[in-house]
Parts: sequence; structure tokens; C-alpha cells
Amino acid sequence: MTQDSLGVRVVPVLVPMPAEAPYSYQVPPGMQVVPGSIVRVPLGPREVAGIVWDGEGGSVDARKLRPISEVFDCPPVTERMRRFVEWVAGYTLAAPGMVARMILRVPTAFDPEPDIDGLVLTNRHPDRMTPARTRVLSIVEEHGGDLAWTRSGLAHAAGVSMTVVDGLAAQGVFEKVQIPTRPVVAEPDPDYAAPTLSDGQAEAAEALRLRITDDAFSVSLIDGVTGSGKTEVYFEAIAAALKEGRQVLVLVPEIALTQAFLDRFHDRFGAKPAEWHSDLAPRMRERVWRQVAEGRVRVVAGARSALFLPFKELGLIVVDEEHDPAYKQEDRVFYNARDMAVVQGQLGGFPVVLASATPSVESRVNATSGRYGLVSLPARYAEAALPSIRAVDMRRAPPARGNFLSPVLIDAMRESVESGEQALLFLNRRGYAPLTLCRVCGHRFQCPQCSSWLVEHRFRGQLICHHCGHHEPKPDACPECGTLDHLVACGPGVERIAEEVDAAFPDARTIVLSSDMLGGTKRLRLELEAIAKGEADIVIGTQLVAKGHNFPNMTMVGVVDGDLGLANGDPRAAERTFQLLSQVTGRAGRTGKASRGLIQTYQPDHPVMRALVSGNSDAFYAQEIAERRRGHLPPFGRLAAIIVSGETKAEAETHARALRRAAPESDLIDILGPAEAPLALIAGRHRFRLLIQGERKADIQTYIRTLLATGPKSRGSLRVQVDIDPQSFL
DNA sequence: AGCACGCCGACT
DNA sequence: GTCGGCGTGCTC
Repeated sequence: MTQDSLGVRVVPVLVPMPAEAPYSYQVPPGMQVVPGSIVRVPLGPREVAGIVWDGEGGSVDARKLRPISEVFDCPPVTERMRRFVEWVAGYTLAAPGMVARMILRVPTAFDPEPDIDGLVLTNRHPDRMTPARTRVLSIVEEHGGDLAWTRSGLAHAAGVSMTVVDGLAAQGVFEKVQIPTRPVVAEPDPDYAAPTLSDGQAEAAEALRLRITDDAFSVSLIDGVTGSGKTEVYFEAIAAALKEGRQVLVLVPEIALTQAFLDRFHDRFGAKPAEWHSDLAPRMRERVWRQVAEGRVRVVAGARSALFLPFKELGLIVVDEEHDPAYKQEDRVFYNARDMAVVQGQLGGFPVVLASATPSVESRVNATSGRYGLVSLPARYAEAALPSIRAVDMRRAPPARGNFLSPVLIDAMRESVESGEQALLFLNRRGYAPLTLCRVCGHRFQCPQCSSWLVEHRFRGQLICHHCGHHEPKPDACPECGTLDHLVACGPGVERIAEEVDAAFPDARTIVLSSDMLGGTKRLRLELEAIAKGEADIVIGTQLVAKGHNFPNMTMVGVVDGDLGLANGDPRAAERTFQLLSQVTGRAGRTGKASRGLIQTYQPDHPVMRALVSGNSDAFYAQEIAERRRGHLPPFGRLAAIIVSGETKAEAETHARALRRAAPESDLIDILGPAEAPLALIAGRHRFRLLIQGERKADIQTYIRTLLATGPKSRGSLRVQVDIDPQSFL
């Protein structure tokens, strides 16, 4: 804290804009501020919320200084949160103000919720009774007599107008009291419904409980297949943290929390967790934020932005489905919420639990190297038998000409449908066909803006670019040679599979689920409910069927193209495919009935397929890890360079190919979205980067020189930052 | 990031 | 004659 020339106190304030450092503001005489105080300050033509920061304000022209307008009546941002903001800003190379903005993005939560005016019965009697007055008084008596009521609530309950209640209050029959605001959720009870755990689960739960009572920073990875009871196990860690009087954050990847998760939590703790995600109604958002800050909310389940809630006494973060790419934020401030959760744990000195049936390779490495604790759960045999998974070798059982479903798949579907059960077909491709070409001249329909193929959506009669959203009506004639009616669809999308299914099963009830479905989220939810109720026999879906929804009668899952995504040049291709297909095939087999997953593939010997079929992923992970030890990805060794390469992933891939050609033995490389490593010195325009790592800086410099000499000179997009270790916080 | 100012094209 | 596009520049 400093004083300006007139002796007025000046403090640094972090304002929500991309400045390098806090701005300085005067503290008007008589105003009390401490580091962490949330204040309203003038900023240019407007007023914004900012956070009083630590240390000295920078030197500014005294004439620029303006006074703080107001200190909000709100708990100050904790020391831990302030260090967290600085850490995230340093790591992601974002402006600290922009990180602070993520805490402050709750427009009106900084003022306390006003108490509600209530009425409570006195022992005075009304001058005379009327039927309406009798009703009011008997309603109050029925509820015990000493409860506080709101005017409108009481009038409504008694079925009378508010004037009746006002009349009684005027005679002193009621007196005014202040009702404190209602908590957004009831307090969870750690002893509400202690579960019966299997031996394996009990052992795992005990290991996590010990971490909690250690009261120190640690990271534990719970690795257990679908149905092994990970959730029950980390619930015990939550219970232990609650008993220690700490708050708990459960991070979940999806925007909307699945009802299933909330129900399970309620069953265990007798109350729901507070929810936090971007779709939350503004009023609820404020109340949750406020009550989290006050420590009234004990457990929050939320999307990645919940990491920036101002917890008063956070004592545990659980990251569910830790491998999920939805944890990456790739705009403004680029971060991976899973990693930042670990950072919070370290700064706050409390445990972090990562859970996944298919952990990310980096978490597996951290667990096997001992940096993270590993809690493995054996499969549970009893109620949730795993589906038997089989690879369908497409070379040996090919589909009929012009079709995409192998007879093996069709037979399995028929068996399920005929026995009154449901079948799910998974294909991660929207629309009818991913490529359209002219049979006469070979013209391929390409997006005019981003040069990817246009995907035919036959239902809508459009050709659509899935990259940028560009769309045009599908013409009858080739734009190149003008020939009519010779355009041909290449490859399958879900719409095309639906066509094939309709032909093979004309009587079955079929539903197609994809994110571009007409009718939006509401319709989707209805369809999911309908499916759960058994109102469909065959479901054909894209990625969104992989998530959380349970279909109790789904006994067969067919993956139409298991190889899709294995060969797209992404260094995480195998990992992602394994994770996605595990999840999809896991949709079957939660019923206790015998169930199966069939994966169509041309590479039945691929490590991913072997892992899926055997149910043992150790060899697969070992291979992935070995591959990366050969130099493909952090988190091994020190990340030595980030080469920024352009606006699109395609551009980054071009650079990567060039470098691979030029230096085939090099310690390459990954193409990463901005969340995965600090975004160097770079204006926000470059969104994808190559990472190069090596043992010695000299190696890196060689690679960079090679790339600069041979790589495409696309828009001068190569920039370099050296010497950042993304794991150095551990 | 947000917001104002500012300078050029089609319309109440 | 005005409304409105987004380029540039500034905010303690």
C-alpha cells in the first residue's frame, strides 16, 4: 500500500481486462479495504468490479488516479485464490485481470442477498374473526404456530387475498421478522446412507480417506472400469472431507450435469450438491456464488468454470472423467481444468482426486511413476457385468455392396430386437455422407472458406462444412462439368446408416441422435427419455450417445467404424479412440443381462482394438507411453519449445508434416490446442501450436531451424518460446 | 475485454 | 440528410 502526494492511500486493483498488471486506485478516506476486497471502480467510461491486490501499486501519473467507488459487502477473495489467479496467469500467459475476470463473472453476487420480510404469530388476537381470518390462523397453527411466513406465501396457502394477512398484521396478530435467505441446497450429511462396499472398493475408499485426514496436498488417480464403482469410492472421500468441515468441489466435464449423478449424490448424502455451469439461471448463479463464498454451500458439482468459485474452505477437488477433453478451455484464458485443479490442491494444501475408467496417458504416467497415488478398482462382477466386446474383421465379414454394416452386426442387432431389447449403433459422423463427388469429372465439393470437404445432410438437402458452418443447397448438377444427376455420396454418416437400418429392419422403431438434430436440447432430452422407456428398438447416434445416459434395455452396441479417428494425424488419436469406444461400448451391459459390443474394424490387431476386446488396457497404455517416451508428447522430460503455427489445426499439421519430413528422427511433436501448454508471447490469433521437446536446448534449436528453413511460410505464423516446463509446479 | 470515437455506404 | 459497418485507441 502506498500513499500519493496528498497522503491518500493508493492500492493495486486487478480489473477485468487484459492489462499486464493491476491498476492503482485511491482509497477514499474512511473506506476499509484489504487485499482480496471486491470493489467497484471506474474504468474508462464505465464501472467494473475488481479485486484489491497485494503489494505496491505500480507508478502511474497521479492525475490518472481515480477513487474506488465502493467496497462490496462480500467475503474477500482468499489468499489461496489470489495466488491461484497469479499462477494461472503465469502459466497460461494470460493477463492476470483476465483470470480474475473468471472469478468476477457474476454480475450482482457481491452484495449480500437481502433478508426476506417474514411474519410470525404473536399472542395477540384479532379484534374480530372472519372466515378468511380463521383460515389464515388455522394454516399457521397446522404448521406449528411459530414458523415465519411471507405475506404472499401465507395468503396463498390459506387461499385468501394478501389484504387479509395485512389486516391481521396491522392489528399486531403477526409481527415482522427477517427470514434469512434460503440456502440453495440442503446441507449434505456424510453419514446419511453409508454404502456397502465391496472389498476392493472399501480398500480404495480407505486409501482416499487417509489422504483426506493427511490434510496435505496429494493427487490420487482412481482407475477403474465402467461399473467398478468409482463414484461410490470417491463419495467416501467427499464424506471424509465434509466431516473435516471442508468444502468439496466435484468437476464434471459436461455443461449440464447428468441427472443420474445428482440422484446418486442425493441417495448417498441426503441432499443435492449445488450445481455450477454456464446454463445456470442468473439469479441462481448469484446465490450459489455467494453461498460458496460464505461457506454455506458445502459441495459444488460443476463444469470447469467452477474452479474459479471463491470457496471459503475448500478441502477436496474431485475431477470426474479426468481424461475428458471438455476440461480444456480454448478461448481467452487457455487452460485445462484438470491440471488447474491439481494446482489449486497444491496451493491450498489439500488432496485432489482424479477419476476415470480410461485415464489420460499423462495421468497414467504420473500415477505409475509415483507422482500421483494410484487407486485401482477391480471390476465388479455382480450386478453390472461388462459387455463382451468383439472386433468384427471387416475384411472377413464385409458389408453388402454399397452398405456399411457387416452381416455380423446385422445378425446381432436382429437378435436383440427380436428378443425385445435395444441396439445402439455408434458412428461419430453427422449427416449423410462426409464427401460428395461427381462421377463424371471427379469434382469434390469443398468448403470455399476452409477447404475441408462439405458434408451432405440429406434430410436438410444441404451441403455443410463442419468446420466453419458454411452451407449451401445440394445442387443437381456438377458445378464443374455441369453433368446432371451424377453426384455420388462417399462414405457413411448417421443418416445414411439409418437408411441402411430401415431397409434391413423395416418394422423396427429407429431413432437417430446427433447434435444437429432439429429441436435442440429439449427434443434431445425427450428422445433420450423415450429411448430409456423402451420406445425405440434401434438407436443410431454420434458422440453424444457416449455420455452418461443409461439405457437399461440396451444389450447390444455396434460401432460402425472403429477405425475412424485412428488415422487422422492427431498424436492422441489412439488414446481418444480407446476412450471413446470404451465409453460407447460401456453403454451396454449395465442391466445385468448378457450384453455385447461389436466393433467393426479393418485393423483387428491394432492395440486399441486388442485393449477393447480383452478388457485389459495395460499393454495399450504401455505402448502409448513408450511411443511418447520416444519423443512425441509431454509430460515426459522438459518441454523445451512451443512453436506457434497458425490459426487452424490444419495449418499446424502442415508444419508438423514438413518437420517430420525434414527431420524424421526428431523428437517430435504434438499439435496442441491452446489449453495444453502456455501460450507464448503470442497474440490470440494463433490457436494451434506444435510442441517440440528434447533433452537439450540445442536439439530444439536444430528442429526450429529445420522448420524455419523447410516449413511453409504461412502468414509468418512461426514463433518460438523456449524453456517452459508445464509440470514444474509439482 | 469493453467502449467510444471516427470515418465511409444504403436507407427510415 | 441519418443509421450503422468495424478499424483504432484507451482505460489507473
